[in-house]
Amino acid sequence: MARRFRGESHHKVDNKGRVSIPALFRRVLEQGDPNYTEGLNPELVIVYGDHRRNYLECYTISAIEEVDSKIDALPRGSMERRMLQRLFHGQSFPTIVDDTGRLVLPAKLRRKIDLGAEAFFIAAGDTFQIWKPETYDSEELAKTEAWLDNLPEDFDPMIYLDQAGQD
Amino acid sequence: MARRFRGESHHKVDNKGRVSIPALFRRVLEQGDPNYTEGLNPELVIVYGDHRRNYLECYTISAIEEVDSKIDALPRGSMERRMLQRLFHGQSFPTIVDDTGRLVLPAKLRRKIDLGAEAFFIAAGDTFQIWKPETYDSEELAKTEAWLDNLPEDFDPMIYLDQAGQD
DNA sequence: TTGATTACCATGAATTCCCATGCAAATAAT
DNA sequence: ATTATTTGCATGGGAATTCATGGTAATCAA
Repeated sequence: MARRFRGESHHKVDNKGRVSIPALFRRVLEQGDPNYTEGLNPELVIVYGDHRRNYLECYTISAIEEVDSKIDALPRGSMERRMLQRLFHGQSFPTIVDDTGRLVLPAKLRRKIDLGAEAFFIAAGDTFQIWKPETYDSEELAKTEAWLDNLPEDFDPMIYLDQAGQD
Repeated sequence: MARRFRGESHHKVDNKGRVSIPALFRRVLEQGDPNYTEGLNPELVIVYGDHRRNYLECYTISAIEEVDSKIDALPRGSMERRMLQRLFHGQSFPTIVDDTGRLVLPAKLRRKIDLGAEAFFIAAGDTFQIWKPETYDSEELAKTEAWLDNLPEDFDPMIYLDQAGQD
């Protein structure tokens, strides 16, 4: 298993769309790019998806290649394949980290998630996501808070860990 | 079964956030890091969790990998998986023990648990926790002592040992 | 040529690296 | 047994490096 992204942080977005990638994430991007060598800058793929998705999902090269080969394995002409191709091939944007460790998000992508002067980065396993902070707070946090509120007072979400693979 | 952390102790935190890890814990971290070899320093992952959690929980590499694979087994898109991803991938901080056996806790983590010039370490099975001493005393100790006080005079907690796995 | 994109340079703050010291436990020597 | 020697451990300080961020000049596209 490749190295995982971990952590979360906030970063400024300037009016050219430049935004620093959390330093720890850069290390993972470097390791996940087969063409990366010391001194170069790693490539990555940003999947932005359809109109319903309000965050950007960033893949290392090897993670996206894994997705690609799974798509290739689906029957040609199948609806599943077409959908996934549209999402991962059509609604995505390949790019590269710049010399100062930043990403340049084109206006189109920023508009899509309504990004302003600040971006929120959060790891999600073998990808990381970029959110407008307000969206994250209102959608993700609020959603899980509400979900948690329906559980017993002393409930520990960790119990789900041990259910894994059981049902 | 991996080696377990055992014991508790207090250590100074300097203004750079450096704090010595109890020597016995270091041995466990070394054993729990598949990449560790004599002369190197073991890696670990600190999970700090959401605003409700007021201590840091430290995982060996193999302990966190076990968690990761359990998360991977949960259905994509499920609330359980998202919650656990946020907790273990987002609200966590991968790091490494330094040459003098210390950990560097970034300001963000220190602020989160309101850590001052001293930290309290306590073993918790296959992880260990870092607390602000005052918090530990007032919250955890008080809690378990109150619980014990409600039990009969001659009660022996060992009875629970034999209940494990029965319900 | 005009707006946008890319390449370069700049800087303060945070983080890492390297070296140093005082102890105390463990071991060896008399 | 008592004293010297070593070793591991907790802690501290300063220099060197990395990070996050901002600015300007060069390049590109239409």
